Amino acid sequence: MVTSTIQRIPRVSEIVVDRPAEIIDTKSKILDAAEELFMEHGFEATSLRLITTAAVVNLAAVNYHFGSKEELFQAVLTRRLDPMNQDRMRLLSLYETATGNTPLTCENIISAMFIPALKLARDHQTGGKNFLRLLGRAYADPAPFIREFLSSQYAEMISRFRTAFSHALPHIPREELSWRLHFVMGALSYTLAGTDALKMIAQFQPGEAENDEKVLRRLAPFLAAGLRSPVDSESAPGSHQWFAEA
Amino acid sequence: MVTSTIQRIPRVSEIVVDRPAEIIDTKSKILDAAEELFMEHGFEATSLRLITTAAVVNLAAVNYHFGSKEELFQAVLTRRLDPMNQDRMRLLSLYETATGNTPLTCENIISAMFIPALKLARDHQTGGKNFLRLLGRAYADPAPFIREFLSSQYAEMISRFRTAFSHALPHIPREELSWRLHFVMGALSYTLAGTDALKMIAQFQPGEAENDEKVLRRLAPFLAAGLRSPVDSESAPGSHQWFAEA
DNA sequence: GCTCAATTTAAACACTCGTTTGAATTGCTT
DNA sequence: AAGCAATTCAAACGAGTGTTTAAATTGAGC
Repeated sequence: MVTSTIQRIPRVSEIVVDRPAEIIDTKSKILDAAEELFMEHGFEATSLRLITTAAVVNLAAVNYHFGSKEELFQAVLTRRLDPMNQDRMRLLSLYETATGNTPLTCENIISAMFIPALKLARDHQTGGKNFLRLLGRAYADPAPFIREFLSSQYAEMISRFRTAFSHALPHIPREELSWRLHFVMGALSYTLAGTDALKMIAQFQPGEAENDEKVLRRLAPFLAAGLRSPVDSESAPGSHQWFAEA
Repeated sequence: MVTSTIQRIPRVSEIVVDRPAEIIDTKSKILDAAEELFMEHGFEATSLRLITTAAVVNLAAVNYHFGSKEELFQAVLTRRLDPMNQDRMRLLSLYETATGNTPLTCENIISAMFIPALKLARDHQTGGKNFLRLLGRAYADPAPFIREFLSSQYAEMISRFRTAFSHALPHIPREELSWRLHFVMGALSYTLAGTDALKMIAQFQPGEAENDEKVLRRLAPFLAAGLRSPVDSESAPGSHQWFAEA
């Protein structure tokens, strides 16, 4: 978004000052290259030599600036994940204060979750779209240090949204709601991972050119309907209406 | 399974013959160990030495019996995935012939997808539960050979179910339905992956002892509601009711 | 211009990896 | 008992891994 105040033609000196652009410090060069390569090949299959070569940086620079490969990976994640989750909580608080005493709707809460993700999906300049795919893959990575890192990064945000959902959907038991929130996070991360293979599976026509933003606009109503669906009172094992054996 | 005809006390030579039970061929020992270790550590991080040591088998046995590590991984997947998808299609056909001309309900189709997965989740003896987790992780693996393998393995089944859903939900556009099916597959695989970290995030109480079967019983109605949700006619960019910027 | 801390560099370290090889062993057939 | 194909085995190969080290280079402050 370009603010409307910039309308006059700027002087040359201003342009030069405002456009260093070529000079990027080593740390950022490493983060950018790592973000793209981790997304493309995964954590284990991406070597530090591949990253430092792509970043045009010495091999030892990673250990000097980040300590280890694992810490580099965490730095790649936290660089965008932390601001995104902060945005989510800030947006949720904004909705809550705006509505006053009346509880938020399901749509409000989902919007608060999705809009910050959308902001990254729209971000063509930086590697925002790359990051969303990387994040989706990190969710499914078995490495313990990744799991623990994500768990700590998400703890506060999930807690806030769990409370919000429980107020918006008071008729749904707390335990059931935990699972539904789990499903929402899962579908979101899986969709953001955007694996090409599964898109092939679903036989999407070429030329449709779905972008991440359009996909999220489809996903949100889908998940909202699931969240609001009536709870299944049938809980006796073996007699469930859905899963009667054929 | 011991047949009921064996009632008399057998001679020693017969016992030796009738009770091989301990003797499992090398190929199966490798597959069993690989299934568990791939699930636990992922493909890249699991070495052949780890697998062959756990299987109490020589290191070279993997390359002798399977050709390569990648082919071993595919063998681990196809051993259970192929029968499961065959079951799914068989069950779908069974429902279709049973209902005759009347179209299937959404619940029928989802049942056909979930019951074969449930069968594996119930399977405590074999590594069925391990396999479901492994499968969920394979979905998110960036390795091209995994993506192409899964794509080919799922192509036929997805095609069948896409058609079934399009008949059950004729009012939903084909393109929208493709995405919703994508979401269903995503939520299913993500849930089956069953990452401990995200369960920690959602703050599940200890002692609830949710098993995979109970989780799938919660997931199915959630997804059915999403599938049936009315299509959002609003498609003009920037004016979406949900995502108006705050 | 010198100093000193921050950064970059090339080289090496100590492993682990998947795969291959050729000899030993096994188990069935003649 | 001999022959033979299938399988198992120990050992090694070459390549690639993350990390460390110590010297070289850079750049700002006195």
